[in-house]
Amino acid sequence: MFGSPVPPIAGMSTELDYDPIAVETKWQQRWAERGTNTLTDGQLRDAERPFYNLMMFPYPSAEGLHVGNMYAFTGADIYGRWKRLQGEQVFEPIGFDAFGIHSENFALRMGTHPMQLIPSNIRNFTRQLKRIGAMYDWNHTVDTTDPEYYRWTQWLFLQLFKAGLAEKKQAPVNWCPSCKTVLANEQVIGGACERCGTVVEQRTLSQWFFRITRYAERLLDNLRWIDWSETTRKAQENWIGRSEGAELRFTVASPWRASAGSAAATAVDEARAYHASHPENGGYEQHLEIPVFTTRADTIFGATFLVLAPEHPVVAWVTTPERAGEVAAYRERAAAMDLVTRKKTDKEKTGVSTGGYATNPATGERIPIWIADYVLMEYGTGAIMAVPGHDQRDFEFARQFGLGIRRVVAGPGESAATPLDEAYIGEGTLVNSGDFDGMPTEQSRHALTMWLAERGAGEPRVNYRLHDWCISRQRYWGPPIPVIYCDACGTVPVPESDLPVRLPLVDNYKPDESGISPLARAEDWYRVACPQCGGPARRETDVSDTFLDSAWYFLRYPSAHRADTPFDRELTKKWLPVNMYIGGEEHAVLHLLYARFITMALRDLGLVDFEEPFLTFRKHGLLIKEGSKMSKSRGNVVIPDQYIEKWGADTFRTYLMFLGPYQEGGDFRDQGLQGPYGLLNRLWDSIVPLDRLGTDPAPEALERKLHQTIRKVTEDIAALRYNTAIAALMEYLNAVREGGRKVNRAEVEPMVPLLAPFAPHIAEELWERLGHEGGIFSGHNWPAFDEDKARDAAVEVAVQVNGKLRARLMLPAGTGEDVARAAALADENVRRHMGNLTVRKAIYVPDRLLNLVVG
RNA sequence: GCCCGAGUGGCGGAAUGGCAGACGCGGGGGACUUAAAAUCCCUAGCCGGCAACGGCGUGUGGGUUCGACUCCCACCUCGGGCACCA
Repeated sequence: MFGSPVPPIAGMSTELDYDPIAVETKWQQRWAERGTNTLTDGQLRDAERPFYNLMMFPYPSAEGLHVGNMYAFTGADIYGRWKRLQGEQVFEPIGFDAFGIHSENFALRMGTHPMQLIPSNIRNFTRQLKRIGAMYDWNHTVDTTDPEYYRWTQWLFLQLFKAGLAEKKQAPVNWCPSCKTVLANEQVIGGACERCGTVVEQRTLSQWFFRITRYAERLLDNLRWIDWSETTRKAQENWIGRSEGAELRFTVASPWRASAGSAAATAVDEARAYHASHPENGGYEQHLEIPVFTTRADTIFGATFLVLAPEHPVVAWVTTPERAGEVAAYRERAAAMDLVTRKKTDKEKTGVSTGGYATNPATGERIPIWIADYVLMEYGTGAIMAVPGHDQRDFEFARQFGLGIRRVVAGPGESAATPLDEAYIGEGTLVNSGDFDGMPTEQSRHALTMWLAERGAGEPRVNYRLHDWCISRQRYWGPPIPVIYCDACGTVPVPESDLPVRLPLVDNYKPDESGISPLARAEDWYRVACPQCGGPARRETDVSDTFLDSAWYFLRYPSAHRADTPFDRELTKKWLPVNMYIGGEEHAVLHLLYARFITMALRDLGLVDFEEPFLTFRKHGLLIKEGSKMSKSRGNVVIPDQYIEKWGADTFRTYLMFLGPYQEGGDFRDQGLQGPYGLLNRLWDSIVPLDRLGTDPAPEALERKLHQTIRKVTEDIAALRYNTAIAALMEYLNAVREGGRKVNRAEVEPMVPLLAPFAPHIAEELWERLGHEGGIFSGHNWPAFDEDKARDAAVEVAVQVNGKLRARLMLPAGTGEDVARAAALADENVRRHMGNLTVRKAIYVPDRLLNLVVG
């Protein structure tokens, strides 16, 4: 029956049982030997169908590869393998984002120096990554802690510096008292440190910033055309936070002048500084204008007071001597408050009057100036015009302190005299607004702005929530910011020829409370000669944010070997922008925003030819375990190794993709692995031993199902619907093996490439056993489907009577309504439900459904 | 409070406005086996019925439609993001 055993061919496997570990070990070795997954620099240069398939590179933690990493990587790898089976030349690199607070904190906890710990983590991570069966190009990896990498990170800083996009400025910044460093706005989640969860303090420090705000408009506009997951786009849109309104200026009616030598000398200094940065206001001591940002210029007639943020530089200037004590006390209290408490919205409004007055440019009235912590220095101008009638916060404040409330908008059914129990936020028509009475609010916003503009009291303005990117970190484990401070020459960039500025080996790298970087302890490192004048100078001792390392790594991969340039012009042109980028949603406003900004800046500097780095981005979902979030404290974190040992990487990969829609995540259950294992095992069993395979052509019904399956798997993978693609393969194999029938080669052979993206090792093995040479991924081996062959000859048509299912009829595909109707009316059950009623109307969806409406 | 998602069998999850529950796990029964694994067959939303079949059923309430898991309105619950943003 089985024929005579085939004599073993040299190098061919003859094992009859599916042994995942043996198969996987064998193929991983072969891939490495053959260089299956690596591109030579020549291939990179000459590729005709380049496809850059990118996944967010990992931070190599000491805990090792987490199943979350593997989930992300596998989903991305499947896409890359699929593209490759379609004949594209796929570049799929991997690297390590190994600088940063997270690594450093871990090293501190372990008591091991990061310069020792990180390389060992990377080795361990690499070992794990090699087992998951991804087609990484191990010839083109990056490690952000390698001086040959970070020299270019520093180079990047210098390019931005030269372009005026990097500036050092004194600014209120987020300080994490636990990590003992400043954080970018994007790294503060709900007022707490993204890394450690500690409530963040506010400090005023001099820090390096990248002027990402200059790109706010373009970062926002491009979101309209880049092909990104909708949720990610939305997150960026919200983060950038564009709002259209006006800047309006209120003249201080009674500027109080500090007498020389008084305690208010600082106040005068602050006011001078304020004027220096607002030359448009005219000179100091001429008059003083306080600009406010508002989206509701239509309510200007209702602005009955001004509120400044406690930190606002003109506070001391407008405060009268009688109020100075209370104002100072309030400012101190506000400064001492942590951000979470300060930004709580449910607490009672607090504030104090400065005693100063300003003039409402619309009404000419004198209105009091207050300070309150509900006004934030970091948004808008740090000052607001308070319109208690039409802003709930201002309303509460006015109630609290007995300030005037005036209605200037009448909603539907309201008049100028309708009392206000709470702020009326909605639209309506203007009242109590002079000549503008009766004008609809939407229209009056512009009209009033223009009216005020004519009188020099304001102009239209767009405001963004986005802040400049603070990149200074008072930590050790990062690339030193390549700047030297010289008493004579000031801030001097390190000459490019002196890069990299190596991170020195410092034994005591622990951060401290002072806000001064650990590198400041390495005196023989930071004392240098000024590159300009040769005089004594000192290096910047802060390092840069990890997110700078990862903001350009995708540019480095193709040029990973190049010592002369960060990214080769021609290679970059060929391979970028990235064709497909897959990663986690948690980086929507961090990495993804920064990478876009850096790319735009490089484009403006003429260094790359595109301004969006990732044409297509897809976020993957999150895995949970047995219904609850995976976390170390719950002890339910899945470590891939043990599963790979038990089931093999192919089963594990396939299961991860099967357990739910990739872009939404899913629930990991140990029991679930059995299903995908069964698929692989049954496919193996259907093909091995080869001489048991039939050589007949597939019966028509199976051939049809095969073509339907090819179509479905192709479409589903393209849309990252991996779970349903796998389900289709299972369904097809069930049909092939139904009733234990003898399987023909023509029925199962095409399944091998269809399964290959998910389970590449077993696919290679079966492909080889089927007699193919050179490996399944060596060329265009993805099967094509034939629409004609995929078409069903007979279809089941549902018959409804008044919308309820009463029969199912097998009819030839393409049956016309008349024939279908006749068949339906011949059905006994249909007739029974119709009784003696007549058909009033029939809805016929060919090949699907016939609904008879009777009455 | 605002902005996104999502609520479907015992469970994970499928369904261009057209047969709800594909596929898988788990369960029950059976075949093969000394036995187990693997494999195969049958069964399986809930209620009633021996069955044919009927009724009910996609978080809740309404609406649009011949027909709604799918579209619209209101609400509830869960997850995520933002949050005194002027």
